[in-house]
Amino acid sequence: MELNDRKIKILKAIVSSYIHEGEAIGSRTISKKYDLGISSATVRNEMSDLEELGFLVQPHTSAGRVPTDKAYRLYVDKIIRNSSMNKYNEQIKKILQGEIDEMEKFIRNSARILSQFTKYTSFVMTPQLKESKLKRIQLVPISENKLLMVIVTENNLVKNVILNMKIPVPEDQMNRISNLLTQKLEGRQLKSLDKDLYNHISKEIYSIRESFDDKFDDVFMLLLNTMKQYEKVDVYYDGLTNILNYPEYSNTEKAKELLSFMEDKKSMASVLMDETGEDLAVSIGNENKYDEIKQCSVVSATYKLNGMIIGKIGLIGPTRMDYKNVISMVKALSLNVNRLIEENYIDIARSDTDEQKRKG
Amino acid sequence: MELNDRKIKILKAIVSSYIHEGEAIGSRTISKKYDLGISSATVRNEMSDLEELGFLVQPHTSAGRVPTDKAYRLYVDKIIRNSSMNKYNEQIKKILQGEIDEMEKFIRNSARILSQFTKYTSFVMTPQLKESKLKRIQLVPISENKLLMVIVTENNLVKNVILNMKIPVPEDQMNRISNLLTQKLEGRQLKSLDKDLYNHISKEIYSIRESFDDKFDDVFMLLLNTMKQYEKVDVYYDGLTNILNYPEYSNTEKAKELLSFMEDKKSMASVLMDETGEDLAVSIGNENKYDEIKQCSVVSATYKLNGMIIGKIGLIGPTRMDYKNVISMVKALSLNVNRLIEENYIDIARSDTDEQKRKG
DNA sequence: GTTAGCACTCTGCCCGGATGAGTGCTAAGC
DNA sequence: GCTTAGCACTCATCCGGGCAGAGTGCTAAC
Repeated sequence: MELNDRKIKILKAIVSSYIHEGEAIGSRTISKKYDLGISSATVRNEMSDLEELGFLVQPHTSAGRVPTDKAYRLYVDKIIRNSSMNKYNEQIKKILQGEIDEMEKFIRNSARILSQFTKYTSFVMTPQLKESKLKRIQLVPISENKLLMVIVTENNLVKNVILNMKIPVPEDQMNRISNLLTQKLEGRQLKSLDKDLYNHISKEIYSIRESFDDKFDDVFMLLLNTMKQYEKVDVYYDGLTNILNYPEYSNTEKAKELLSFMEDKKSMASVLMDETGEDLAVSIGNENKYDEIKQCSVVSATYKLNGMIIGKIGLIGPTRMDYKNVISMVKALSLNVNRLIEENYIDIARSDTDEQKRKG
Repeated sequence: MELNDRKIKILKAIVSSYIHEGEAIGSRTISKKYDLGISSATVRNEMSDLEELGFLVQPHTSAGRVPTDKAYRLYVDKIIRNSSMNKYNEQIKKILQGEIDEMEKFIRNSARILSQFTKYTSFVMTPQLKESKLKRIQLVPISENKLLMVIVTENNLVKNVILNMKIPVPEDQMNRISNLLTQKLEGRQLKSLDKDLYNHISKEIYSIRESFDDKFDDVFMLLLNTMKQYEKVDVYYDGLTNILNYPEYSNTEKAKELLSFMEDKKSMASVLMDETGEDLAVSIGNENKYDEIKQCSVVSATYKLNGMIIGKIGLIGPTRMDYKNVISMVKALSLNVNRLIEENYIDIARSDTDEQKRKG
């Protein structure tokens, strides 16, 4: 059996209707509401075929039919190609502008926009920095026994930790250590900061001068500890309660299952990490890895810094999701987010302007 | 009518039963299960009195009776006085230890413990820093046009912002500005950093030297902007889905109402800010300000730094809450949290050790 | 003051019939 | 040969009645 033009038209009508109404749809409704110029009986025959092909299922004998994940997949693939985002682009631009002071807040605001516009639950997987490179380490005195270690990456993301020192560290020694650490570690990926590297660098230093700052070792060890924290990925949601608006989750048990799953950020992170690195990914129902979200679809986009994917932002909702709307929304948002990140967090000073100066 | 001893005993039995079973309780059950040595008929008479006194209500004629908020209040007041926390103290101590690297994570972990132990939803209102005083400001170079401003408070909480400068700032000028800002602003409360102060300090500086660092103004303005962010209070939850376990919220509408309310962190913050500053606060049902949580109770404890309340941590659940358990849990946790904050975030160097040195 | 007994009330549950939406099949029409 | 009208059949949902059970309030006896 072939999936001819008419079948596709009917399928599209069914999917679209089911997305918006949430109820199984029958042949009569299709033939009446969508004027395809054929009677309900004909639609009935076609629907029977579509069921055989695996695009539709009947919840029970006398109910209408409901699209399967396979149907959604077909629908989405057709949509993605020619989805426009003009509808939202301007609005998003306006809202996002002026909220870019702090990276994390900026991204969270973006998530809020997503959930508010779409009425689904939005998520953000926050920066994953293992891959990024160190630019500078600076120790700042706080009090006699405490000092602050500020770690700046090449992407200008900053992390800081308070170090408790057993013995006070005078300010000039602090600067020496800062400079030495920066000098030795600049350009290295955060994930490469491990014991091996530590041993290597220590050896190097002690081979030059017999005795060096006695605090250096301590500070270095604390730096390694801090780096461990970078490995944790965090997930943040907005519009969690939107889920409860959909009849799919009017049953508390179902809602609980999904919400619990999402609350366990590790699982959710693993869902998002598993995806291919495409800019826009749609994962429908059974395509998802975990049972708990096999009745959901996840639409996610990447955000990048210097061309490197540092996080994801997107939406999760029932498979009966308004893909058309959602996809253009996510597309538009991620485009704007990426543009703003480029404009605000990338270090033009080094790469571009220096070049230009030389040329000019 | 008086609330005699027997009435209190019966009331306590009813409250306790209702808390654990979640179902209206009848006279027969009371007289059988809790051996008070009286028949169901007597209990019936007493219950009738208790209803008249406003401690009980009947959902409908042939149902048992259910405690009112007034009954819970009585119950809680009796409990709070002699609640012990021995049961949890040791466990909590063990878990909390070793998670204290970073203030915010530490507090969030504490919230997780709360929700996991109690099966209610826990919350944290994160540090409110308006009242705390500045200790140090340090500018750190990042790239030609960008610099990092690190702001350290007296409580060793750190905040940082990336500043985009129109014109490059050389490192020595940066240090001069850092020192000047620190010198002028040290000991001032964050909330006092406003335009007036700016004008005042500017005048002072320019009266001494005719021209000063031209970047000083820019940096100061950016500092003021940053301070605005401190005014925002954030609320964080753990165990949100626990709510769905209670029959009170088996209805999705109800659940949605509550969850939506909590998701709007502004309202939740305002609930917590409104409370008196007591170390342990219990707010039952109608005692709450907002309609959405008039069927909930909120148990919260403060956490402090240098004796100043900087946040709250606690639990929210149905008024039919296991107060006994919850109160000892929150008490035990907050005690430990406060102890660990004292040990790890307070600047002993200044206040204590200096004293001791002099004495020794 | 306490208790046993009894009539009364009200909810929740189960059951069966009615309703209606939708299907599949068949036979007639273009 | 595809399309369509007609019809029997299926199944979920809704509704009302009847029944069981829990609990009360009242009364009268102890």
